[in-house]
Amino acid sequence: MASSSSTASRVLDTAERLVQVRGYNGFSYADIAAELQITKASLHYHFATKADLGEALISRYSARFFQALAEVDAGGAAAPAKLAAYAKLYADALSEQKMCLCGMLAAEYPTLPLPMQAAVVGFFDHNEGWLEAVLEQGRDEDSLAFAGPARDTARMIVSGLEGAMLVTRPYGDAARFHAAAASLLASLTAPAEVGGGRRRPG
Amino acid sequence: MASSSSTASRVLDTAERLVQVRGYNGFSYADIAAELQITKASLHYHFATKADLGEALISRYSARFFQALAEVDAGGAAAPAKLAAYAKLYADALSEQKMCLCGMLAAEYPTLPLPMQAAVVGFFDHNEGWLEAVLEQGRDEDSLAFAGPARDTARMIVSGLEGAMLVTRPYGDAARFHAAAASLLASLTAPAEVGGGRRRPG
DNA sequence: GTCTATAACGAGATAGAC
DNA sequence: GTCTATCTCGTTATAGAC
Repeated sequence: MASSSSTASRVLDTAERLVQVRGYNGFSYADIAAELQITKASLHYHFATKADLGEALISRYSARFFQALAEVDAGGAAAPAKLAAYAKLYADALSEQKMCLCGMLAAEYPTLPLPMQAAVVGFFDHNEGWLEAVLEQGRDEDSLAFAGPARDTARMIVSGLEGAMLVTRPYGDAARFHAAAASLLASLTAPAEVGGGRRRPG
Repeated sequence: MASSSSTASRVLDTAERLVQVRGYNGFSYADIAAELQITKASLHYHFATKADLGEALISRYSARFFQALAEVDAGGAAAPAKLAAYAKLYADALSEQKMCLCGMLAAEYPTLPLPMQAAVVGFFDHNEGWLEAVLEQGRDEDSLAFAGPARDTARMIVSGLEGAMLVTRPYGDAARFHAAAASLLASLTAPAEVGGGRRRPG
């Protein structure tokens, strides 16, 4: 209780950043040990295998991400504002030169242990479900316009944002991400009549 | 001259697929040697270092990809058809469970040798330039509608397609990619008036 | 151009003392 | 809970014979 955070959580902090920057196949226990100034053997006490560590990473990351989505819902904002908040979650990671954890793991997917693969898919499923609900809200309140099933558009949003992170990072230019994200979300905004009026009076 | 393709090109074929499926940090010379039934030492004769092999991979892949784009241009199609042909280049890779080579390398970007990093950026620059020209053609011929600089929309297209590949692959479901790609390109198609008429008469 | 053999290093992981 | 020491294996790469 003395230290502000347990060793296990500091290990997760470091490993999470390493995966988001370099990928699961791009870091080693030695990297974590060096940064935290403990030995590799100590790491194995907390996470017996690298696969265990990987599972714990996705679990904690997903819980935090889903919590953030729940807080966006609790704000009671209109759908476009919720989408903007969603995009900002991605932008925040990118500002530290990091990919979305699960976006990175999606690239390495065929090389991952099976439990990690399942957890990655679960992350995307939950994201799509949340976006689907937001899109339906937007269609109901007439603040968003899109054709076809909301789920399809939800998938386009996830794809677009993950891809924007992926392609932006080599350029180290956040403006690139923001332009792509803005362009994406703008295509969903209902074409409001000039003057700020609602499209459908009744 | 006896064999239909040199050892070097067969090495490139195998390595290219391995990178597209598993990533640059996810394969080894041993993997290539096993598949081609030659020794690792022989591989080093053709590509002294893994970094050399990586550079050759991007170079050959880019040349082939750019050639495909030039052939799309030579067809003289309208802009929407060109965009559809562009999306199909991505879909073809995905049908073999492969990422775009440079999309994969973008994920691993911080871990790559500097010459590979530069080549990856060059690939995306060229893609954006080609798309920018197609978008301007579409705006001129009134077949596409989008706001802002064509370059920004070009970046959104690259992002959207790379991201769709990234997220689709864990699901092993091509329909997912096609839905995202269609949704993306549909948002750029000029809203034609019912009846097939052109929007601007003069 | 391909081979055998090996070097040199880093990886994930374990045993057992403290 | 952390350490030292070690193991085993895989990795990139080289030397030198054929």
